[in-house]
Amino acid sequence: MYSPTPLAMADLTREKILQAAAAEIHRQGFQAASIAHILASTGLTKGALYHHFPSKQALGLAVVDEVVRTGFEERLLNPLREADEPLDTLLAYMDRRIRDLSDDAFELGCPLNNLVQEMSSVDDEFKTHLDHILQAWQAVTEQALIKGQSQDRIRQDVDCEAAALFIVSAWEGCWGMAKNRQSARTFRLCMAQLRQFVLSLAPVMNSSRVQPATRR
Amino acid sequence: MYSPTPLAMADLTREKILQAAAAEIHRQGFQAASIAHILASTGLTKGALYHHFPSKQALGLAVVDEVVRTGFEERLLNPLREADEPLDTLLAYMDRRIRDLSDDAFELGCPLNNLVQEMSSVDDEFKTHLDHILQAWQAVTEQALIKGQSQDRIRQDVDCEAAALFIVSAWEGCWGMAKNRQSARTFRLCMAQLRQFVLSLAPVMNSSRVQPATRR
DNA sequence: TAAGTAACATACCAACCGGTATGCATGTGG
DNA sequence: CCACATGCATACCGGTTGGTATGTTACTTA
Repeated sequence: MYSPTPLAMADLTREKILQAAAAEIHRQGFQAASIAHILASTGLTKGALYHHFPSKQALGLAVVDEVVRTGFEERLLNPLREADEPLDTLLAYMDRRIRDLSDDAFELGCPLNNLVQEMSSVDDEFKTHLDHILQAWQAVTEQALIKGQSQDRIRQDVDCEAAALFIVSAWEGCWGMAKNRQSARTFRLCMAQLRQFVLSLAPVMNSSRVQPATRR
Repeated sequence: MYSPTPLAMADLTREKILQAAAAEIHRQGFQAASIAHILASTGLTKGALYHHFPSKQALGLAVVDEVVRTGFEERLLNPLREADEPLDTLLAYMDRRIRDLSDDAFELGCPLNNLVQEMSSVDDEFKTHLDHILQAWQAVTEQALIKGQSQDRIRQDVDCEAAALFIVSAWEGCWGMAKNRQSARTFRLCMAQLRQFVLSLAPVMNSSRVQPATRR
């Protein structure tokens, strides 16, 4: 009768499960996430879920790879990779986050950070998949800093690997604190300091060389 | 016969439950922590547990208040409060953590950070109790910075509240990243950058005034 | 058109969960 | 010495968990 190709239909229900699972995991964490809840919110049943995913863990990993990771790639990583002046792109993105995110955005915290804290010491597969995202984030940030060095916007003595690692870590730290306080003001204050840190990597303009700066 | 005062005995079993619960929660998180596991590791039974604690949540809150919080107070907060030069005390403590912590210390992550990420959006009581620790940590750090200002070791234009907030946030962020990588090297690299941030709050020695520095 | 498979729904399962009600010692105050 | 409370142990409970086995329907392919 209707049949917009049943193959496309199947992919659609898979996507529905994936999104519902992502939402439930975001709210409850992975371990506390209930398959029954996920199915109830979609109107589907266990037959559908276990047809598309072999286990709860596989579903969780699919959420990590296809929802969390994809979101990061689209919003931050790809723009940073393609940018001519990635340093500006990074700072601009931080500004947007500082400006746009409201209180309720921090009620549930950063999906990536939540999963990292919960799962990385509990399940090795999760740890690996999550680490791929963090590694990509860190690598892209490091490349942005290195490109910044070649453009004389970042001091040559800056350890770009360590700085990128710190930026990612502190960023997630800001999310965590804002989540506990459930306040956008906390996030803004915190991220503004991180922005300041990034700016402190720039060469000193006016006088001659000052400070040995970043470690070693 | 023996009876080293049964009242003291009762407090001892309470403490045993508390410590076992803290360990289990540290490994599995609070929600995934199994009361059966906790009791098995102590050799006690449910009768004992529910005699001393009315519920699992109450047990968790007791762990937060009497184990996690106490540990923080003793190791970091009290020394910082009593220090004449709190800035040096803070930096020295960071150095010790950078030096002494080994890989296996990051297998389970920071107990405080773990609970914050897991519980603050799930249970309001937890959020409040955890926030008390974070607030105390931030306040002590802020006071250290303010005292540093009065000693001309911190620039006058530094926003000590924001800086303290960021230090705490980034600190936990370093823990989180090190937990995911399960590597002390990650923690060292990351904390060294945070240390650098703290140092960047110091007045510029050689030349005249440089940079507007910290926000607003 | 017959056989087969993809895409689900339904019913069921053992295991585990936190919590409770009861039993039973061991002191302890009157 | 007795009533009573403290400090546990034992047994049990309903509810929920992830997972599975068995339909049933619709569509594809030969």
